[in-house]
Amino acid sequence: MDNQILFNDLEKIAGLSRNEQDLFLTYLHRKKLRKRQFLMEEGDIATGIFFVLCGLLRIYSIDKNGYEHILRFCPEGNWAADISSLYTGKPGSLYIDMVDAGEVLIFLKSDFEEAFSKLPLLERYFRITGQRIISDFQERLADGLSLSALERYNNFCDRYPKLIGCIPQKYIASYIGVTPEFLSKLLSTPQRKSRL
Amino acid sequence: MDNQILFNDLEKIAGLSRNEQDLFLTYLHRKKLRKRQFLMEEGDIATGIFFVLCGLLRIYSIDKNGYEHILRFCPEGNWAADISSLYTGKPGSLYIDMVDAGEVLIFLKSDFEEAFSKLPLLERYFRITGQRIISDFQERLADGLSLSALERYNNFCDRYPKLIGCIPQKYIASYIGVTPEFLSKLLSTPQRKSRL
DNA sequence: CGCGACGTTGATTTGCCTCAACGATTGTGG
DNA sequence: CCACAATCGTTGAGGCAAATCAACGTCGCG
Repeated sequence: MDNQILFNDLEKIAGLSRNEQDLFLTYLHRKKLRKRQFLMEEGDIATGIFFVLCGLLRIYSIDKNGYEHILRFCPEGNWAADISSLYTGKPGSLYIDMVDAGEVLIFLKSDFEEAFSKLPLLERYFRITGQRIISDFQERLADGLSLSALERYNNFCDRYPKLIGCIPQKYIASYIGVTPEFLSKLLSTPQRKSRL
Repeated sequence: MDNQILFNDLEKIAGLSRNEQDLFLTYLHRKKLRKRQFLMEEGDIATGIFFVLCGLLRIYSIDKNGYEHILRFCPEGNWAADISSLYTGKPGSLYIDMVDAGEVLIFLKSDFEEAFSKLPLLERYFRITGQRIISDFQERLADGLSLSALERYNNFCDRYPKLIGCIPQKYIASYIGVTPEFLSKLLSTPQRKSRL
């Protein structure tokens, strides 16, 4: 059972017992996804949050000129959501989809109250999971404000070494905030990793 | 007592009773701060988190060229921390200081365990507070990737109208990710608010 | 008063974007 | 099995947003 990824996390972060893990599982819905299948699109109201069992999830927005901007990659073992829509109950502005085929667990908002009350440790689990995400965003934001495109690219490679070969280069460009054309030019001139 | 700001938040978000609020208060330390006084500097290990009672807090990093990049403004009623250092226990890379004189409550990491176990609702309170921060960061990140400097400035004005007159303009420049010189030029040409 | 912080303005440079064209690859339907 | 379209990366010419560097005026403050 590949729920083990989640179980380990629940145990390690918040100390949920085996029984509690199983109980939590009863609130989750498993869903297989094809390549490029959406979990959410702009205008949708978030109904839950997603745990990636396998595959790679992508959270992004589309600007007024039609360009995609990837806010976060969520490889297996991560939670993903349009938190702002979830929190406000209003239509969101984000897209969430699978890069390649994969599988997620869905934790529906409508089950939150009951699950949290029966499993108080979940509060802690998601508090700490949220902290991790904040600290990621914080670092990403700082990088965006202070580093050049090439440095951001190198950072990306350091942080997500597994993704390098297996996602389209334009996704990386979108993530680090440059056009695909420009990233291509960056990589063709062999000044990489020469910095400091 | 201006702890009321915190009490209201605790009550509204997680439903803490009056007694619980008072108990939580016993874990907090009040501290007055002068203008530009630091709560944390790069290299420090985070020992706790800060609730702003009055004044304005600033979380920022300094890049290798010595330029400041403001990641977050925390007006009164907000929590601030170098979460990454707090989480890992390692030296952080951020600075946190007061823009003008103010006052904070400090919740020490060493008190976390006891406070959370005596006040389980705190888990929920901080889970939800964290979600808010994530959703702010998410929006900020999306703005940074897709908007022009002028649009980001206008966004800033919309989101923090109270700050406009009373903080140095260069802080705003740092927050939206441009040089002070360039922001000055933006504002001198009267194309503001003309878009959409 | 004179110093330092801040905002402004101008000249110049540059990092990155835009647009357009092209080859390589993949997938798809006939 | 082969045309065809679609997607992706690449390359080049040109343009623009924003940075850099420097000088200057203003203000608050020791």
